[in-house]
Amino acid sequence: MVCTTNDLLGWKDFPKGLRVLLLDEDSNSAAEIRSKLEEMDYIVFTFCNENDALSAISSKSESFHVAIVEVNTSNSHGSFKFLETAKDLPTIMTSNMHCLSTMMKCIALGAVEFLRKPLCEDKLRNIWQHVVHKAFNSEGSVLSESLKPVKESVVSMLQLQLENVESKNQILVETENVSPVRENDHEHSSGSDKYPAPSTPQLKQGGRSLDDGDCQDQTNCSTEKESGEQDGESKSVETTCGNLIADNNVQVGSPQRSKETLIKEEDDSADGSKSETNMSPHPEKRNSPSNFSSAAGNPTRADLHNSSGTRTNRKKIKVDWTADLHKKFLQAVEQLGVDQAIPSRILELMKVEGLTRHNVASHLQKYRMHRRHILPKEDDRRWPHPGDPMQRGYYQHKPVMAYPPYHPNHALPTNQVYSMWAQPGSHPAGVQMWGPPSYPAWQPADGWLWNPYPGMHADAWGCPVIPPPHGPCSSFPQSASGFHNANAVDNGCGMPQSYCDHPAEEVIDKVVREAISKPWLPLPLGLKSPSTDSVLAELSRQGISTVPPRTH
DNA sequence: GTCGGAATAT
DNA sequence: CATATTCCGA
Repeated sequence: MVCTTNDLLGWKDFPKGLRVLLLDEDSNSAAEIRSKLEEMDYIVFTFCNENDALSAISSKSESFHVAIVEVNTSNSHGSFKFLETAKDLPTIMTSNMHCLSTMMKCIALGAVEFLRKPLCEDKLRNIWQHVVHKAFNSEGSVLSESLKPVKESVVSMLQLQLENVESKNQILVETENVSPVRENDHEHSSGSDKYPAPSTPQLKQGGRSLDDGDCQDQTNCSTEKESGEQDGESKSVETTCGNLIADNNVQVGSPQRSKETLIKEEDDSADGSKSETNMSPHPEKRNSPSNFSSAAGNPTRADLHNSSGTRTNRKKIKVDWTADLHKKFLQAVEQLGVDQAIPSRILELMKVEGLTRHNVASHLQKYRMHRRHILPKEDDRRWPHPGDPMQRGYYQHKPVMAYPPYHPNHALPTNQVYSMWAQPGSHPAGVQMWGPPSYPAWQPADGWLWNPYPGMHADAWGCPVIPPPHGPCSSFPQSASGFHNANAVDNGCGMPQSYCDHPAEEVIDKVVREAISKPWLPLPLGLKSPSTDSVLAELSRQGISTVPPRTH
């Protein structure tokens, strides 16, 4: 209703189309601001008095995402009134005045930001951040209808893990210094440009404000990479973050969180507390702050002057290839195509902070070993040719940014994979996630469910998603069908109906085994061989869901 | 010097 | 075992 998948997809250029309520008595000023906002494809509704604006809000007919309200000496009352009344709406105050007390009052009344005029484009461009922030923080309480899509959109994006690694060191908010800061700002009357746009309510860990609370402990301590060689070392692989966020949103299947991406730091000094075992029997509790604080946690100042610690502190940290990490790895590999899956690129695609090329190389080595094991000999045929210049790569060099463009191809898989690692309790600490607890017969024997087909989503082969009876993924409407689709992907109509509707295990087993063990053969599903994976790539790029409905 | 990849070490 | 480190050829 409020926000379907299509809606989300439709809002892929997210900030655009943001509905901005502009309240400014000065028509010239209003026009100016308006035009700037419109240049960035925001939709602006201008009002010159608070009553009109408020009634527009209450009339439901229009929903706004954010408000920009001008305050001046003569009408400050009206501005405040608006501010107090429209609490649901993230409201940015703006003024020519430099009055600290006014600014303070605005903030106190709930303004999300105070911007001094003139409002340059830089300042206006990022106002959407307030919208997102609000959408997240409103959690249980008031989340106005207009913000829901925003939130879901963001959640969705975060689930894609397109950038979860992005947010690092928590901004040091020094809240208590607010006033001094403002005051200073006060001084540089013209230099205001130095601060870039809105002071951005850092989406930071995204979930932070919710219940995970101590997510920040994952933030790495890259700030102190004293001994040069460290750089790779001070790792905190925080793939968890994205998921935490996901978890936080009740929407998302709560049950699952099988990732414990921890980098266990093996402190030579052996602080005893073998963090490695920290997993405890309750995986879902695993993210307890204590773990992180001891392991990947940021040493902060405390550790800096820790005299005793010999600072060997973070030395050899072992990368724990959790389901999450592994999933990223797989995605990267599949995206690159087997031929091009080399450590550096994989690393790049995984975008996991702290992970080194060596780590990846090592894992890749294992990957290949297992894979080779599956395909005893033949894989030489379709493998390597080292110099192969042929790139079908739609290797997207995706810049890391706070809100990257939507990539549909990541959407479904992510969700699916996500749902599949469910069963938090079922694999305690050491159990390999790819040796899933309860897979039916069609799983390759050795448990390494690597995806032999570059163009194909590993989720189909590599990560069987068995929709639990009522399971964790139930909240994703498409996940169930997605599962089938994933298997039947691209085949158009190759599969017997029974496959989808009543999966006969023998059939599945046979098909899968054959496909896996003989990749050089035409796929039984009617798939083209990997040589046409550009096609597959395209399909997958569009999301598995585009596959024909399971009945045909 | 880089890198990827295999061998070897932990 | 899984991962890290080392070694070696390109």
